Amino acid sequence: MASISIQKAGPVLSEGQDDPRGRILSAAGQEFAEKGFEAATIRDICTLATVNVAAVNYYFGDKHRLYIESVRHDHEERSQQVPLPEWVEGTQPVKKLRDFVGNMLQRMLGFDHPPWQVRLMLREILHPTDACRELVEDYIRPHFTVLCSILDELTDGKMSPAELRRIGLSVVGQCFLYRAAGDVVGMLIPPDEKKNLHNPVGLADYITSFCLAALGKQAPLFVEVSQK
Amino acid sequence: MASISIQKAGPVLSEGQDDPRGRILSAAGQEFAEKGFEAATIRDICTLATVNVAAVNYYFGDKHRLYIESVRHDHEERSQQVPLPEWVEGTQPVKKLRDFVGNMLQRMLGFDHPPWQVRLMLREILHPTDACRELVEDYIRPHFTVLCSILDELTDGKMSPAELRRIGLSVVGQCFLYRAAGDVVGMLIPPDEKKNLHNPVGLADYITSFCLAALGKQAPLFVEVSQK
DNA sequence: AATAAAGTTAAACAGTTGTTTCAAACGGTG
DNA sequence: CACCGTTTGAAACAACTGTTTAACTTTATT
Repeated sequence: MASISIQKAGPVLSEGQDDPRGRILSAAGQEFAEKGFEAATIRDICTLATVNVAAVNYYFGDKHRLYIESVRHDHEERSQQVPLPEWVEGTQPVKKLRDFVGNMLQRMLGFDHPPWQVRLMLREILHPTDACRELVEDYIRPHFTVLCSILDELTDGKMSPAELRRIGLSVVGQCFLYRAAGDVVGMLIPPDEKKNLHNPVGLADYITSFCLAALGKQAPLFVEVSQK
Repeated sequence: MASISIQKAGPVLSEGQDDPRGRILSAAGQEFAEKGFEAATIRDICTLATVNVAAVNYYFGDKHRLYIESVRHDHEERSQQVPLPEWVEGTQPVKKLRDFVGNMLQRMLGFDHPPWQVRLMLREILHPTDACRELVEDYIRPHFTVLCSILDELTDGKMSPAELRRIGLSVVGQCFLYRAAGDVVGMLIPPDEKKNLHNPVGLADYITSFCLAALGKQAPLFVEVSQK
């Protein structure tokens, strides 16, 4: 990525170090995620982005539209950071479910990526604003639909869509708790236990097993998990 | 200066129309729950409580201590609004679990009145502050311990505490999703389905069944719920 | 090179925030 | 009644908020 002499004339999509708009978007994502919409200040965002205070109003109009675009920008970026797994035809639905849960946990707990994108989405989920509907339609619903279709395969098409959705929510809920209430969960269990059991891979295995057992596709838990 | 923690004569615990401190506490709970700590203003709180702006600083010192006391006040109030069920000796653990889940859902979703107390707690769970540790120790941990002991009974003491906690978190997670992400859940499922399936009683039955099936204490779901 | 547009800057704006001040009102006790 | 600490009231405080202005520099076009 050598320095390119071509200068932009219109809106640019890249957010290199030389693109003020991109820097603002990134800084705003961090600040909004950490402090929320009201508590985050334009001045802090601009300081973090090393631009002038007026830049926000110049590029985005006002604070609210900057927020909307921040959410959109972050969840688009996140979408292509952790894409849905693709399975070859004939893949066992059991494996699909396990992959899906692992993928969702990686996206939620994302141990390697900067986690502020997820925090920002979390705020929208908890207390929806204008940006939420778009987030649901573009990001959450497609994922949820995939999950339901996996569950449909798993139960040989014998369950109604409503029941499938309910089971899907059970799966999501178990993952969601660790993401949203992770700090409290950490207070409820011993520290070493958290490391041993509550890591992304271990969790994915457990949650999948829990669900499979409930659906009768696997032996019940308290017979199976008797070992240490 | 004068100590702020003075107990005044007259009705102390009640927050009737004549107790300014109680009115502030109640108004603050609502405002903090709805808008968060930073966005809620002392002026709005005092207007809602029909007291002067200076009253907050007079009774509580500053905004932050008002917040702390609001969280404490609200979760104490909520605790005695919906107390844990008590079972006579010999009650079947299956019934205990069903009762517990129903109780938790009622506490979280509170079907009859807007539970702003819960919203305030939710904020603390999502983004813990100083008030969180007390909330966990006084409110959340006791409930979670009861749940784990029920699960222990249910599995004949054959599971390790760590495994019990993990299963407990699965139960809590399924309830928590509807509380924390209720708006998004409402966007993911048809409106009529929400009324039919996702009400407190129906949910309690379903989540309990899901858990019992996973533990092998009940027939798997997709045989049982073959429906009409 | 001249001119216009785009981008950037520091300073100021009007409004709101949490907090404080100080005087007036209250409610008992001699 | 006068005296007392406690409670309330309206106004003011300094600090900070989002936003705008107007001067300035850079880039692009003619």
